[in-house]
Amino acid sequence: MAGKRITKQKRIILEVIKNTNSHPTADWIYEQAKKQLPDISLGTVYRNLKLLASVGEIMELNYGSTYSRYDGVTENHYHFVCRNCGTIYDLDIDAVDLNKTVASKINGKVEYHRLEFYGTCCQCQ
Amino acid sequence: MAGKRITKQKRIILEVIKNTNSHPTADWIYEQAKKQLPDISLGTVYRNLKLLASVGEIMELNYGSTYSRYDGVTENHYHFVCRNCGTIYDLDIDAVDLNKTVASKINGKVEYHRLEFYGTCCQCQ
DNA sequence: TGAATTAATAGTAAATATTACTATTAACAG
DNA sequence: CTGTTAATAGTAATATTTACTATTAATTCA
Repeated sequence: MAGKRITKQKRIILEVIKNTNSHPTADWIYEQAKKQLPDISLGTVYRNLKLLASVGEIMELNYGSTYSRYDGVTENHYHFVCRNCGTIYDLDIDAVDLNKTVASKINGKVEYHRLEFYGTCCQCQ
Repeated sequence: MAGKRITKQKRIILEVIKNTNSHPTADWIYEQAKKQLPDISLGTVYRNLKLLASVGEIMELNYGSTYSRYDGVTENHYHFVCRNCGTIYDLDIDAVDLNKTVASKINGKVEYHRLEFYGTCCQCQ
């Protein structure tokens, strides 16, 4: 049964994600975790990120690039992605209320939606 | 100067994408193109997909999986992704009008946004 | 508290999607 | 038709992520 034991590795990985608002990559999380646990393995980071995402502790963001980013904030919120520097900003706007509309359109079940805005951030323009 | 010449390869790749509404992967496009041009290279498919996307002839959809899908319909529209079978459905709903709100929130420039709904399609439930 | 059990790990290899490289081919201008 | 060079085929390389396996350590329970 996976996800049963609370290991040092899992605890530190979660701590790293929860203590940043930078939407980090797996590799950045790995580098940070190594500061506390020099022998931690990248595979362990990936395994735990997947696990934590599956139980809803964190969110995986795989938008607009070849690699994933992770978000310790799991409340539904939207993002702005700068096409120049790649920075992801959190947006504090009300949730779009279209899930029911879509569900009836496609005659299926809508579980959640994702909304991203793309452009140039104030640093870059 | 790239994108200058209209090659058989480029023409066929574009034709394949425009003649389907299945949001295909690069590999599927490659397989289809091979039927007309058996010696076409996968690298050529990727190069042209990138080129066609950069001039706005097609759209690249890199959401929710480790690979990209492509869309020959470039008018802004939304998608529903089935988490079970992976099928992407086009949605015919009005555009969300939030670009200006977001632009003022982040004090940047918003060029476009993307909106995806996730759930279970009628085939799968 | 101290073994026994087995989930989780480190380290490495493999898989997958995509991009880079290079000699050759072919689109197109003159 | 011919010269120029953009684009190609084929292959190698890159990057991210997953799989594999012997070993380690978290938890159970006597």
